[in-house]
Amino acid sequence: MRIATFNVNSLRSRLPILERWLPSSGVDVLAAQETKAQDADFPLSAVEALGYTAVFRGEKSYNGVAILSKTAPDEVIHGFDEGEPVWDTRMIAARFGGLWVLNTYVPQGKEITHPDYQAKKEFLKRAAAFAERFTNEKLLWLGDLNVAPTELDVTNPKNKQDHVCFVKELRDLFAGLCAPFLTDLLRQHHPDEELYSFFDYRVKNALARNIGWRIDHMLATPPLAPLCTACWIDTEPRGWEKPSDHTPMLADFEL
DNA sequence: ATGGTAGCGGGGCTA
Repeated sequence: MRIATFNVNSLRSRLPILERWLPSSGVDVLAAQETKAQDADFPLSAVEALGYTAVFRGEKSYNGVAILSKTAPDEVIHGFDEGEPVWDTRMIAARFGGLWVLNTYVPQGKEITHPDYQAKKEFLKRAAAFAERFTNEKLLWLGDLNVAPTELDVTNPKNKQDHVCFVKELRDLFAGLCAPFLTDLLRQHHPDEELYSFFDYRVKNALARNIGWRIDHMLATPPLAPLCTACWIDTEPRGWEKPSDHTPMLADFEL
């Protein structure tokens, strides 16, 4: 089974990319973030034309998450059921047989002095708590987590110490949440390569110069991590016309 | 140090 995560930065604007990439990708389940469409405007027929069904929740202009799959999930959860906000346009989970896929678009946080940064930390705690309920089951937490976990995960880390995706406090929080039970699948297979999933539009030739961030992740519970046979980032779609600023990450599982 | 681009929606916010 092949699973991918991709922050599309508007699903409707990225249909040409998906139409070019998905058919030959071999992807069975695609977790998308920043779909940027309210549910009535979700391009379901275009997705179905590609051979996928979808579960999704969005809003006008911002956020939005979806799970595309060749076969429909057995169960779907929108948002967190404990506390407020529910964040149902940033969190969607779906079960495929014995596998849970938790897809999140973590708040970016704006600035470390901004209330959104506090919300970001709260979101990460709630997502980890959700995942932890499935510690003894197969669960894959993936998505745009807006955290570069280590100095290997961003170009020029010295200049990023106060950035909301790299500040030490956030990295410590994230590491503490993950360490007890989650495996970083990309690092399991590529422990020390400078691999990035996000290349800012504003940086000239960012992809060619490999100036980016690894902020999209696939994290697996103990029963699932050993079943992952490969994990990689496909930078090709980032180089195509009208790309997202993120590029897909994929993983193969022998379930 | 600053600003750079893109998407949505039709101005300014978000990233």
